[in-house]
This record gives sequence, C-alpha cells and structure tokens, in this order.
Amino acid sequence: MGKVMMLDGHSLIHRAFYGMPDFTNAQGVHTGAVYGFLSILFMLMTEQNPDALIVAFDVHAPTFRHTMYPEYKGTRKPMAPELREQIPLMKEVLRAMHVQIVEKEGIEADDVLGTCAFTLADAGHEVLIVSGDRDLLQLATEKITICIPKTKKSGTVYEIYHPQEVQDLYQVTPHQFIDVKALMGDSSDNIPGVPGIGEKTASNLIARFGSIENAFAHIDEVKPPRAQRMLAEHFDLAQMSKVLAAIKTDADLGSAGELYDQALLPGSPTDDPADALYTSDVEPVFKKLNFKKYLQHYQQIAEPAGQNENRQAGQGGMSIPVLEIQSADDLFEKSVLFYDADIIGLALVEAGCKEPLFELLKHELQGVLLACSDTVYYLKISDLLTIEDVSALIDRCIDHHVTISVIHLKDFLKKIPVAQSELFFDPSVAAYLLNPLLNSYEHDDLIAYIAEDKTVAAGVQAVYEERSVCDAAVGAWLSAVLVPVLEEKLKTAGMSDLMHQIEMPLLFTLDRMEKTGVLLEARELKTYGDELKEKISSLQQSIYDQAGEEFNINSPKQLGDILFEKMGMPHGKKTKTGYSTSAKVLEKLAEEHPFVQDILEYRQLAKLSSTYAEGLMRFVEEDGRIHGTFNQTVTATGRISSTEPNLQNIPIRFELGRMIRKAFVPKEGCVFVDADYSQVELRILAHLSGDQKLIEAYKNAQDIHRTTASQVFHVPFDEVTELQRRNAKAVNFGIVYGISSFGLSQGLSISRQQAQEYIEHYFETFPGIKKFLDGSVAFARENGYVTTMFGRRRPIPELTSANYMQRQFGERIAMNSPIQGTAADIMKIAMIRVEKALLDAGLKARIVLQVHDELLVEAPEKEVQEVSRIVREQMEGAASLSVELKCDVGTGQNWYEAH
DNA sequence: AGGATCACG
DNA sequence: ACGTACGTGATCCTC
Repeated sequence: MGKVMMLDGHSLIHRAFYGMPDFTNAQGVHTGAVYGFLSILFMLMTEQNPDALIVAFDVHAPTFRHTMYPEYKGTRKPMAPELREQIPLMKEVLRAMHVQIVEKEGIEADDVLGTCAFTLADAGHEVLIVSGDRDLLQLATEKITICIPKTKKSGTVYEIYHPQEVQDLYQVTPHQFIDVKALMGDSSDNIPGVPGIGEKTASNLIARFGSIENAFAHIDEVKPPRAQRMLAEHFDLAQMSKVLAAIKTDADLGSAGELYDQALLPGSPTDDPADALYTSDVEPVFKKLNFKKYLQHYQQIAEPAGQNENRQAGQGGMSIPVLEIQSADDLFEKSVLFYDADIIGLALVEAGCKEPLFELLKHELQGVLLACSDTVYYLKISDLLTIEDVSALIDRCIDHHVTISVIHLKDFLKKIPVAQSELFFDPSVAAYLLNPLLNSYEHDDLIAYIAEDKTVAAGVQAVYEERSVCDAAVGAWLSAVLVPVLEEKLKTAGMSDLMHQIEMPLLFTLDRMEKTGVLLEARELKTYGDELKEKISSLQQSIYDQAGEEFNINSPKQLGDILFEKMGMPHGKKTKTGYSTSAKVLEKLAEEHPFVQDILEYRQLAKLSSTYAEGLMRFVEEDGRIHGTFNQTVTATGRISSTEPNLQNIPIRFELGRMIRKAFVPKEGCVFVDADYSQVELRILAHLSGDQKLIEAYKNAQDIHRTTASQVFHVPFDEVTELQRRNAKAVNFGIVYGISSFGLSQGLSISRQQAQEYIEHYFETFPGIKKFLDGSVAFARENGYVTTMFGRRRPIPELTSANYMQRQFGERIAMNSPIQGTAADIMKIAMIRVEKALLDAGLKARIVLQVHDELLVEAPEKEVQEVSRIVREQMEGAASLSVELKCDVGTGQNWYEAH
C-alpha cells in the first residue's frame, strides 16, 4: 500500500499564474504559471515523499465548473489567454517527467480527483489531494487528506485537512459539506441553492439535522422561520443543488490496480524525492522554456556519480565545508574551540526545502549550524544532543565573552532559549539600521555587505547533502563574517549606540512580549461576532431588497455599478479601476440616500466581523492567548510593526468597534495597566525645533491645541471656540506630517487658500518650527537622509527624483521622519526601561502590547500601584527633552477600561 | 500580485 | 498641469 499524491492541475496552475511574475521564454511564450506549478510540485514532492503521483485536468478548461473565478451575473470570464496557452506546455512538462495525467472527456477534474481518490483509498492506499479549491474538502476521509496551498506574506503555506479539521472549521462532516453547499448555493459553480439561506444558516441546519432530507422531514423544527419557509418551498431546488454540489466518486476511470501502477514514481537518484521527476526527457523541455534553474539542477543530478564529490563553487566563489556533531560529548570536545573564538555565527536548520517562493508549513527544528573561524559545524538535534545542550553551549560561550551573531535572532530565540546578553548581534537588525527601506534582510540582501564584487558573494555555498543544512551553513557563516563589517558601518554612521543600547536589548524585550502574549476572552468575542453576523445578514438582505438585486457588496466594482450606473447617483472621485466608493464619498451621498447609509453600516460591520471578531479568533492559541509578532525591521521611520495578527490597529475611535477591546483581558488575579504618552510627537517637535513659544506653551501645561488656536487665530485663550480648537489640532497634525496646504484643506474640508492662511499664521506664531522644518529638508537634500535624536537614519531617495510629486513627497518625509522616528526611539528606550524596572523590583508584571505611544502591562492585582508608578516613571524619564514627557496611566479589567 | 478600503498611531 | 497629508497591516476582490 502506498501514498498517492493527486494534484488538481487547473486549480494549481491558476494559482501559480496569478502568484508568479509574468515570465516568457525567448520566443515570447508565457511560462510563469508552468514555472510556479513546478515549484509547488517539487516542494510537495520533497515534503510529502509520495510513492505515486497523479495530476488531474479538465478536458475543456474554460467551461469547467470549478475555477477560482467567481461568476458574476451568470457569465464566466474566459480564461486569460496567457494562462490558456500554458496548459498544453504544462502537460508537456509533466509527460516529460513521466507523471501520470488523468483527464477524460465529459468528466470534470473534481470528479476525476474524487473518483481516483476513492478508488485508491478503497484499495488501501493513502491519498493526498492538493488543490486551491475548498469544495474538495467534502472528499476528506480517514484515508484521504486534503491540502490547500495558500499564499501568505511569508510565502506559500499549506492547510492540511483531515476529517476532524473540516469538522472543527465548519461544524459538519466532510460529506455533510455537500449539503451545506447545496443549501447556500454557489454562483461560481452555478449551484442555485435555497434563496435566503446563506453560509451560516446552511451550516447550522446541517449541523443540527445532518442532511437536507432530514431537515425537510423535520421541517417544523427548522429554526429561522424564513429558512423554514424557503426550504419547504424550494426543497426540489435544494435536492437538485445537492446533485450539482456533490463531487462524483464513481466515474469510470479504471481499477485501483491500474491507476496505482500507472502513477507509480521511479526511485529518486538523490536524497530528495523531488529528483525522481528529473528524467532524461526534461532537459529539452526545460531548455525550450528557458527554465535555467531547473535545467541547472537537472545537470547537477545527471552528473555521473563521483564527479560531484568535492565540488567547488564556480566563478571564484567559495565553498563551506560542514562538520557534523552528533552528540553532546562530541560537542563538549569541540567547545573549547568555540570559547576561544571572538565571534561565532549561528543559524537554525529547519525541515523542508527553502525554495525562495515557499516557506514551508512545518518548521521542525533539525539542528543548529555554528560557524567558528572558517569552519561550520552541524549540531544535529537528537536524543544524544538536545536543544538544552545547545542553549547551554551558547550560554558558556557568552561566559567566555564570545560575540554570538544570528540573523533573525528573535526567531532563533523562539527555538533555542538563551539568557540575554550584550554579546548578541543580529546582522539583519544592523542592516535595517543602515538602510531601513529594504523589503527584506535575508541572506541575499546581507551578502552584498561582504563583497563589492557580487559574483564572489554569489558563489558562497555549502558543501553538504541536505539543502536546508546548506542554507543554514551559509547563514551561520555570513552571520559571523558580517559582524566586523556591519559594526564598522554602524560606527561610521553614528549608530553604534542605537544598535547596542536600543535595538539589541529591545529584540529581547520583544521576544519576551511575544512569548507572553495577550489573553483573549474568546467567548466574549464569539458572542460579539455572532451579534455582528446577525446584523450583517439582515443589513445585507435589506440592501439587496433596496437594490432590487443581489450583488457582492464587498466588491467596490459591483457596488459602484449599482450606485452610480443603476441608481444614477452622482459619483465623486474616480479611481484607476472605476468609481470610488470610499467612506468619504459614500458619506456625502448618505444624506440624500438612506440606502447608502446601510452600505456604510454594512461595511463597518463587515470589517469588524472579518478582521477583528473572526480574524482575531484564529490566532488564539492553546493557552487562550494571542502570540503575535512584533517586527523590528519593517518601518522606514524606526517604529515597530505588528503582524499575525496586527495588534496595533484594534478599533477605538467608534464605540461599536471599541467593544473589541473588552475581549482583551488580563489573566486571573491580574489587571491591566495602560500608559500612553500625551502628544509625544508635538513635544518632540518642540524639543527638536527649540521653538520658544511652543516650549513655553508646554511649560505652562496648558491645553496645547487651545493654546495653538489662541495664538494662531489671535484670540484670548479663554475665548477659543471648539471649532478653532479643532482646526488648530488639525494644523498641529499637519505640521507633524509635513504640512501642505492641500493636505490640510482636505483634512479640514476648507479651501486651499484658507488652509494656506492657517499655515502662514502658524509659522508666524512659531517661527522656530518653520526654521526647523526647512532645516530638515535642507539637510536631507544635502545628505540624502534625515536623522532622529538618537541617530537613526532614514534615507530619502525621493528628493532626487525627476518627478515633482515624488520630490514633494520627499520633503514631507524629511519633515516627518525625524519626529516620528524620535518618538519611536523614545518608546523603544521606555520599553527596555520599563521591563528592566519591573524585573529589578521583583514584580511579576509583564509588558504585553506596544501601540506606538502606548504600553499595555499585565500586572498582578497587588502590584498595581507599584507598576503604575514604575511605568509612568520609566516612560516619562526615557528621554530628557526641553519639555516634559507626560503619560496618562489607567487600569482596568480589560483593555477597554484601562485605556 | 496589486488595488481598494479601512482599522490604528 | 500636475495631484498630495506621515507611518503601518488585514481583508476582500480582481487579474
């Protein structure tokens, strides 16, 4: 009995088409989708190591039932020609690889997959179906697993579905999934469904009754009256839909024996199962398609045995030998070598292939690579050599004053816990400080620092059997050799202190915050989310009624058609793709058309539901907490960012959204202490500019916006109107953002002339600020970058652009970045200080979140007083400015109360 | 992948 | 005649 992997050809090539840049070969034939498909296939082969492989295709692709395109108004868009022409190519490549292609006139790919899967599973084989189409989940059984690739920011990841996972996610068994789909319908598959029954009602009904027929048999018990009426009325439609929704498992495709034998793969010539696909027939095909990388790989494998031993990297590059260390005893023998080193570099070895496009699903730790004076050691994790042994080794090295350099140290700490030390160095953080504008700080980005001649750098490679080990070996070696280079560059740029006193200590603080996580009251959020969903579906129905048809309200395109074409409302701005339907435009229309008000409300609720209620729930882990990621090398200004999930944009401005914060709670016996800086950026502006008027205003501790209004509009402080205060506040914001009269006029809905006057008055009132902002721009023009109070740099290439708009943008950046960046620096210092003070005082309180100018601390009840005092003191004392730093501190049983 | 929209500072 | 406030990330849709 073997393991069979079955790919849904069209679904995957479709994904690859839209997920890949548009390659063409020398003849101008599009090849990107084929390349992407192969990339997925090779990765799956490596990771899943199947015995047999089948790729299913439809015979007439564009007319197929299941594509990834939703159908709109009954017309399916034809497949893009650039994609269509690649399908024959795809099949040609697969044939060259001797991969079994199954397709049959009159049978859709889903039915081919369903039939093959069941036939093979019945014969005792294990089946893995890979597709981008969730409909296939109905096929999951004990023997059949469904794999759905998803594109995430980090690359391609997989969701693996056994029957249990389907049940967990949809509350119904895979087989019942058919009934759910039949009830709710699917316009892209031409499944009518029962009108008025959506996803939620459908799964509720099937979860309760098990099937459409049983629900009909107990029609009196069917809950929402509307669903009851509709099901009674449209039972025949439901049954018909069920036939359409069910994937066939009994088409005629031959016996299990035949299927399996034809799909069997040959053995791989190497350790990598994927290499079984590199038959001698692939060479001409890869040549034709100009797939250099795959061709090169083919040639490597095809080399006669013996010839590739002691292989050296070409083009004057260098190779890195890897020495394996298999036990703690071996390690101990070598440890003196490490203790004597000045610098060692470390890197994790994780399971799976490191195809640049794909980050894999299971980051299982295999071992650690250690680079020490021109040799790289592979510490292979096993019973004989544990993670604890490696941790201990690192701690001992620290005792011996060895600098430990690790690219992406925070990720490393998640797997290998070690004590914090000033001796740690993260080249990716250093590279970020040197240029915060890059999109990534991976090997390829860092390697540029060690070789002006990139061909030398490109030749760096490890000599070892396993690819993951080779990559890690390069990482470990790079980490070590980068230290002196980056240190020198930091020193020259005046950022050594920033690196060692702020960023590196912060890295450990962020690591601890991520490990601590924040507790989420999941029940509370669920209730809230359910209420939202109810309101959404009634709003949705009301919108459909008013529009006179059903459409996708989430689609700006379709919504625009309804509002501006069908209903003939006056359209405002247009975007590249059509009419704008932004809240700003809609709000103007809403006064006259209550219908638009419903749309706005729908949007608001849909956002809260999908991004926050549903979205956050997905991140709650076993311990009931969310362990998000705080990214230290993302923003241009020095702020940290938050992902998976983003915990820095939880709603607060509107009451309904603000309620989400009630679900963020401290653990049993604790309370939240929340502290946020009051107008840090404006205070920083006062300090950096040295403007006496603004400094005075803060010294008098008056309402700053009111003071600004009083001075700018020449009215006594006590006579400032609410409107004047609001306007002054907008001006203050505008200054911080790098003022422009247009921007301010937009923000305040006033004329550009009026805005210009405000700005002029402002600068007359605070001449020091004008001088400072002009100075920042001049400095940036001169040097190509601006700096913060703590020496952080932001390059501004926009200033040299030939494009006027870009240059203007550059000027605004030059005005804003020193302010925003200094605020970020101060908060980082504060975080380090707060954490240290809590620790030194022997308190159990821990920082759980940072939201740019706010810290949220989880503190035991009896520590509240002391923690509140410490947080305030450490935040307010984080920097010494010519105006005070002020904090507002609150406490509460949830985030809503505390802030 | 990229745009539109909207959540936060 | 351009066509803009500064900094982020998630979701959904469309290609």
